[in-house]
Amino acid sequence: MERPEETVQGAQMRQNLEELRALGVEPYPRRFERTHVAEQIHEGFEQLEETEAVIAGRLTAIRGHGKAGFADLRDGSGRIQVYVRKDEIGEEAFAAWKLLDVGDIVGVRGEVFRTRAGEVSVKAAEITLLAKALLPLPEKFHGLKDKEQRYRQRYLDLIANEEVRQVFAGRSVVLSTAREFLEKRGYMEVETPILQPLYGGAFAEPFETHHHALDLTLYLRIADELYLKRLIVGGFERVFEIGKDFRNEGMDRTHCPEFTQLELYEAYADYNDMMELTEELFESIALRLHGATSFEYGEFTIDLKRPWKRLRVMDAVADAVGADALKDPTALFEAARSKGVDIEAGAGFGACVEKILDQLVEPNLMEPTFLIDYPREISPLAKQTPYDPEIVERFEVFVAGLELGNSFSELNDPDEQLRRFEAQVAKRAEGDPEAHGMDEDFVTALMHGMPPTGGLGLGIDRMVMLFTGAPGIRDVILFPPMRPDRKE
RNA sequence: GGGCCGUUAGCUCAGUCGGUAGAGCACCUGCCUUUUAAGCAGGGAGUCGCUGGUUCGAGACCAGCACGGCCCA
Repeated sequence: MERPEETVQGAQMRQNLEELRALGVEPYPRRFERTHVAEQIHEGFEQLEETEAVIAGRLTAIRGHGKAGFADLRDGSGRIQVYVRKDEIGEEAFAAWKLLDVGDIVGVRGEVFRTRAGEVSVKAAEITLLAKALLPLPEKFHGLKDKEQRYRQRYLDLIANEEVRQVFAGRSVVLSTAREFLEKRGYMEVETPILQPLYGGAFAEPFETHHHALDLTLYLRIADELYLKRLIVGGFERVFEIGKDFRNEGMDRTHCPEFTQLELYEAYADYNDMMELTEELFESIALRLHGATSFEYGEFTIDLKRPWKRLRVMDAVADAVGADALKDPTALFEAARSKGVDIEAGAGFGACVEKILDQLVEPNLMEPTFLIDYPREISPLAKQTPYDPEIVERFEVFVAGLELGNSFSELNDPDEQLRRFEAQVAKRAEGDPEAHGMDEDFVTALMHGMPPTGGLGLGIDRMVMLFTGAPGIRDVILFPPMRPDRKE
């Protein structure tokens, strides 16, 4: 990264700063009172024409014209043109205007009018420098394309690429719509610990840290689940939390070690209720963002109109590798291998199912689909189905091939929960680093009685990808994690 | 972790067979009082990611490293 003094253009901009100071211009003044934003002037032009407006924003283009000039000024609402005439603002002010650069933040007071070419503009009577820029902006036509620089200097990405602003505006809509939707249904927003002495609620390796005062190893949460269910025990019947979870794993198009999850729990409900809630929530967001339940994602047209497809996991697996393969783990393993599933030797039944889903089933789930009823073995927090104790009431939800959420009828039998934890602990002892740990205190909570409960976790980042058409998770996270820049 | 690709002016990108660095935008100078990717004329701007190697000569070829991207695990 060049320092301003090291580039010709940066040096020029700094020189302009010094010359402005010499003219008595303060380049970094304090506050500025504006009367309008760009959008208001465009929308209210009929009423505002020939009246005075005060606007402020960044100069994104300057078109000099001898003793006059035009500039594009961009504020948070949009863009508006500024027209400057030497005979209107005077000799001195015009000299100062000539020293402004693209990128500077300015305030402009002047009359609203329409140019000969028909563009709504503000004719400057007074221009106030509000912040002098000392580095040039990316090129106006092609924008900023270098992915590395876009992520490292997201502010430049936001200035240069309008569609990036739209993605993050969409993210905000997803969050606010979800909050509003849940609050209307009587849900209460809560906050549970991010630093946890035990981590659980998902299969993942955690980030580990140390608290000096307590001399205690703590883990950044991998899920909110076990604390939220304690709140259901405590008598809050509908709770949700939106927050960051952390999983110590690699990054790819759909994974980021630090990601945002919405988790919610509802007493006296089950996973069927959670499916309906999911459908309704997604519909609300789609209507808010796109005005319809259907919209484009990449080359696909997605329609979120409910009801969504429901597909039993074991049916999907039978479909993928043949029904005969379901009779025992060995047969399933062989069948998976023969279909080209990458799977390690010695994988059990549950692990085989997971790999088959992962590689043969899920990537093809383009239309909204609930994959339902998972093997108990790979779902230690979910309640068994009435029809088969080896199968639990659980679903994962997929749209456009994206895994967006996970839900159970929550296991509330403390003895069964203890047995499930013990089975997980055995797996961890066998060397599975992602197996669930024992949480005695959580079992104690269940012993005090947790009502039947439906729970749901939704990956906010992936939902934002879906709703905004963003190709990757890094494109919906403002500052994705990066290695430090060590270029020399 | 593996494979492939990328890194050249502030930005977007060319750079042929290894022969001494290019364009557009941006910037500077001049002209220009309704332009809008303003225009016209002229100009300046580079540690070609880093380190080493091959060569008379490397942006280009080779090796290593750094950072990033895509795909796979």
